[in-house]
Amino acid sequence: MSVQERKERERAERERLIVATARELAEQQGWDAVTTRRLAERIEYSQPVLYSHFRGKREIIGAVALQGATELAAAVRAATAAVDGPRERVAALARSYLAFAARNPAVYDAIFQLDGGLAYAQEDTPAPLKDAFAALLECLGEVAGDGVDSGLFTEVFWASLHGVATLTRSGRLPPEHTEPRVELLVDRLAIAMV
Amino acid sequence: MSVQERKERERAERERLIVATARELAEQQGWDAVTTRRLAERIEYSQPVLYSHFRGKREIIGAVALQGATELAAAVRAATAAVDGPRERVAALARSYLAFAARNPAVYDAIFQLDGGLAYAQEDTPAPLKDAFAALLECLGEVAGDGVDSGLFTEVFWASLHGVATLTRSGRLPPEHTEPRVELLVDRLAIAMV
DNA sequence: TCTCTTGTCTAGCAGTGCTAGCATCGAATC
DNA sequence: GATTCGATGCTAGCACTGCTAGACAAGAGA
Repeated sequence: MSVQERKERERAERERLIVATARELAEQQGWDAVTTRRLAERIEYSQPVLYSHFRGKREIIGAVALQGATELAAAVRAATAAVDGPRERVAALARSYLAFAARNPAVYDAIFQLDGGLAYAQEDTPAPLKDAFAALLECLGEVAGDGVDSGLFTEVFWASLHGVATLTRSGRLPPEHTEPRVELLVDRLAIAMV
Repeated sequence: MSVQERKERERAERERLIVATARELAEQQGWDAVTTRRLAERIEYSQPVLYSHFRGKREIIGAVALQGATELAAAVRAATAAVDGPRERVAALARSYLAFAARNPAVYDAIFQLDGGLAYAQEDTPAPLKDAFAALLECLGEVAGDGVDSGLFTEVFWASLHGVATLTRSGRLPPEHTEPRVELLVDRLAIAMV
C-alpha cells in the first residue's frame, strides 16, 4: 500500500516537472523549441516517459494552458480587488490582462492560440478555463450597460484585449501606444452605471 | 532577347502557380499540410524548384499574405463604398472583415497570425499591408470622435475585430452571437460625428 | 556540330513526433 | 534468502519535416 502511494507521489511529481520544464523552455526559446527530445533531456528521462504521462505534445501544451489560466484568473482578481470605482476597476483589469500576456507570452499562447486539445465555451470545458472567464465576467459584468448581456459584453471586451495582446506581440501593432489604446477601449466600451 | 523574356514569363507564371497552390492546399487542409514535398508534387516539380523562387516556406506564406491583404483591402472597400451613413459604413466594414476571415481562414492566418517574414507597422512594410490598413482607416477615421487620433482608433477597432475573428475560429468564442458582438462593437466604439 | 550555361532532379542531412519491443529493476511470494 | 513476475524506462527505429549539395541533362549561342 505504502509502496504504491510512494510511486503515485513520485509519478505526480514527475508530471509536474514535465509541465514546468515545458513551460520554462517555451518561455525561454518559444514553443518551437519544445521538442520531445529536448524536453526529455531536460527532465533527465527518455522520450517515451513523456508518453506515459501525456498522449502527446498537444496534451502537454494543454496542461501548461490550464496552469496558466489559473494564474491569469488570479492575476486579474488581484489587480481589480482593491480598486475603487467600476471604470478604474475595468482599466486595472485590462492592464493586468495585457501585462500577463506580455510577461508570459508562451503561456498566453498555450491558453489562447495553440491547440492544447482543450474544449472551450462548452459544458465540458475544464474548470480553470471557465474560472478565468468568470474572473473577467465578475469585473466586466458591472459595466455592460443596460440591456446588454454581461456574458456578451465580456466576450467582446475580452476579444478586444486579445486582439491588442496578440497583434502587439507579433509586431503588427507598434508597442508604444498600448496605454492610450487601453484608455480608449475602456472609455468607449465600459458604461459605468451609477 | 525574346528567349529570355519567354523564360522570365514562364518563371513568373510558375511562381504564381506555387503561391496559388500553397494557398489552395492551406485552405483545404490547413497550413500544417502545406509541406514542401506535397507542394512540389502538386505543382509537378521537385522540391528544390521551390527554393529557386522563395528562400523557404516562410516566404511562401508571406507571398500568400500579400495576395490576401490586397483582396482584404478590396473586399472592405467594396463593402463600404455604397453604404450611406458613417455608422452603417462601419458596421459593413466589420461584417465584411469578419466574413473575409471566416471564408479565407488560411489566408487570414498568413496575414495576421503566421510568420511570413514580413515587416509590419514600419517604413519598409510592403505596400499591400499598408494599403489594407489604409482601407480600414478610410472608413474608421470618420468615426474616431473628437480628440482621438484616427490611426489609434483604427488600430483599436481593428484589434477588436481581430480578436473576435481569431477567438471565434479557434472555438474559444461560440460562433452563434457574432452579429450582436459586431453591433456592440460598432455602437460603443464608433462615434458618428454630425 | 560542339561547347557551356542554365535549370532541374536525385539523394541525403539533421531534425520532428511518436512507438514497438527488449531489458532491467524491485515488489511480492515461496 | 532465493525466485518469480509484473511494472517501468530504455534503445532503436518509423515516417515525416525543411532544406541543400552535387550530378545530370536540355537548350542557347558560336
